[in-house]
Amino acid sequence: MIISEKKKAAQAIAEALGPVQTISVSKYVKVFHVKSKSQDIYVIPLRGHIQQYINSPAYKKWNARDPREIITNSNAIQRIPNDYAGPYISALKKYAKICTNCVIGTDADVEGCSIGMMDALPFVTQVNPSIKIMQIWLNDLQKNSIVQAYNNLIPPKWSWAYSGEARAILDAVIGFSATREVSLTLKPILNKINVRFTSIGRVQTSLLYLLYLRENLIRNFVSKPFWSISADLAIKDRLIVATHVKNNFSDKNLAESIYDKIKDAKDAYIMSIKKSSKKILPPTPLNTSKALVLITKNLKITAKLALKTLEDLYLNKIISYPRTDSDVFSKTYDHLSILQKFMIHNNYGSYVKTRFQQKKVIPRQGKIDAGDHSPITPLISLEPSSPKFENDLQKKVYNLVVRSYLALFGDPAEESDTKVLFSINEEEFVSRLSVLTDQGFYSIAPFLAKKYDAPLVFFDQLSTGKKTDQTDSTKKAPLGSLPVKKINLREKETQPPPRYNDTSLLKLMERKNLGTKSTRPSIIQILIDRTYIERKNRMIFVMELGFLLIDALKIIWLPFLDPKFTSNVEMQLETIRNGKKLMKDVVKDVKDEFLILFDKFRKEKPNFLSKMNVLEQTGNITRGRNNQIISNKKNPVPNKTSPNPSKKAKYSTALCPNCNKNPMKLVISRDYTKKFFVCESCNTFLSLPKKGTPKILKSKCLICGFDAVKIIRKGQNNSFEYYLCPKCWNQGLKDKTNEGFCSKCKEYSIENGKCIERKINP
DNA sequence: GCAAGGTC
Repeated sequence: MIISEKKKAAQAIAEALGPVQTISVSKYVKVFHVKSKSQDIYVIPLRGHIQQYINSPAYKKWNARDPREIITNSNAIQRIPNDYAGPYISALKKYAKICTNCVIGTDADVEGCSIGMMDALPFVTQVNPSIKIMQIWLNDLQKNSIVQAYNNLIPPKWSWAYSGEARAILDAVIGFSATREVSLTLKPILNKINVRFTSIGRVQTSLLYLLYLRENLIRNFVSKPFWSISADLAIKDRLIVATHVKNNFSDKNLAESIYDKIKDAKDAYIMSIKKSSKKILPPTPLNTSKALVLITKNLKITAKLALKTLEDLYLNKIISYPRTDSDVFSKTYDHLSILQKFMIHNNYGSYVKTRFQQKKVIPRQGKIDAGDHSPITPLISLEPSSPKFENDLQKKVYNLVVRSYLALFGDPAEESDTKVLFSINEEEFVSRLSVLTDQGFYSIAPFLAKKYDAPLVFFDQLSTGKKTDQTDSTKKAPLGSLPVKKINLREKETQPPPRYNDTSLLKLMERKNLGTKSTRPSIIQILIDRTYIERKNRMIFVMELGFLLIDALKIIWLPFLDPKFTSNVEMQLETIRNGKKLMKDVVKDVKDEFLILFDKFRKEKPNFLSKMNVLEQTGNITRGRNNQIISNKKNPVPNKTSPNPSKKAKYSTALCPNCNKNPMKLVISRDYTKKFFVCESCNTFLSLPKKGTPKILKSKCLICGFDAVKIIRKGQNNSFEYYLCPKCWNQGLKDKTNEGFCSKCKEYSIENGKCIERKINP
């Protein structure tokens, strides 16, 4: 028997080893049977980890035992099968009974070894203690690689498996103990703001700390004025901008004196022209991180949706396996057959044909060979109209993947940079032009290019016409001149560092080695779900709960918050993998290290609590999902905790129909059971339907002028949405007329989210 | 009720 990490790998292994028959062992699990001359091989797929750590029964209730014991008592956690593991375990046991050899064929990485040897193998040896155990080390799933690896089986890499096991234990121990301790400490405060717990984890809390640091910089940023001087110069009907070489000026007087000196100048004398050009190599192959960055950046979607879309394309056999760290293809990778599929593609075909004509069919390679999976490539050629795409987003993601892949075979691009020095009334100005002179691979992947200036021959002619030595431009006669259209003196302000978005956050996590290719998008989502952070206009804001939590924790737990904690843990795990240390010693060391921090937290609890009490004092309110106010049920109060008051929503809700003073606020309780509009000055309420999630539309009801609202009802099988006007609806409740539903409105209807006059059917 | 890591 061969144990594989997933269905796709199981199938690939089986098909490489001989003719395959599939056996359904349950509704969802198929085993691949290879009948060769000498032996029967059964390849059993898993679904990633099939076991996980949870607290043992005695520790299940949060108040039953001291959270500290989760660190000190190794029996506080236990490994149990995941809820979906049943059929996989049955299959493992069934074939373990009839097999003489068990080959671990999970992914060739630490988690793969852990899945094979720690999650799956115990069920095998349980029913067949004498089974012989080996491992197949697969660097890719190409047929010849599999056959070669199968003929060269290795002894199981136990040290790799133990490294993964230690990771799982430490994450559970640290996460469970700290989450409980901090949550229980904050319980009175959390109750008041309708938050159930505050999660703490090796990765998420480090990430939150980094976001906190940026948030702090932004909140405390004091902008300073500075002045910049520029000149608009005319070349026929085109304008170019030259900036003063001493920009920017912090001294207003100096800037003004220079401006006064040149403001009426008529000519800018060209003193020197320097040209250079450089080649830009095609991109390197896509691994998961690069793909997520590419997709979130170009399609402006979240990391989570980007990964989900890649997974969907993979499951529909449109692209290759999307979870890989490698950006290097194996030498034998069959690029020709992929390229050939695109020869007749409407959009990519002509580019691909040119590649074949010029015999340029070798891709640019990257540097990381993680030994897991090949970089991400398309598997088939699809026109945008193909019914294989389930939605528009899949088309767009596919387009980016295909073009990025085809770009690997492209020619280098070339850009030319021109630096021109001007003299305007003896003040030096500079202008830089960057022009793309050879498109190269940008023709297939234009989204990879930076912004270039439009070509301009003017300076080329000038510099070729008068060849001069450029060593000292100030004393030379000018090469020519350009009319000055305008001299600008602009007062500007220094800007705070930018907020993170999903793209820059993924890059940050990669740089700091936080999370893995597969977990990064979900870690971001966890911080959002915990109402530690929120996403608005694709930017990340740290909310009050997250901000204060880190603000209070940083005094006590800096060693844990710093990403160095994770890197240190990973270094220790590495010593297990390379056999320098035993798992039990590393687990003990890290537990001891964390126990010191845990006890420090206990000692400093009063300080921590008093810092967190601010949360209550600044308003017993926190900002929740969709930027709605999550409030204390009894007493909704205005939101005083907006992280950036200057960033007010452009759209405001209708004024209170009772007092006409304030816009109404939509309030949704944390558990989504209470939803209503409230006026914060006169306490007027407008109720909303009990079921479904309300969303304010950017359109007013044409009958009463109140905001139209969409109600989204999500069910297991049938999701639907409908529209209503809260004011009309409440009136309808009062009068028992059942009015207020937009679908029943005779005069108007909602089209594309807007209340418009109803179209009359002829 | 909790983590992070796999995978459908």
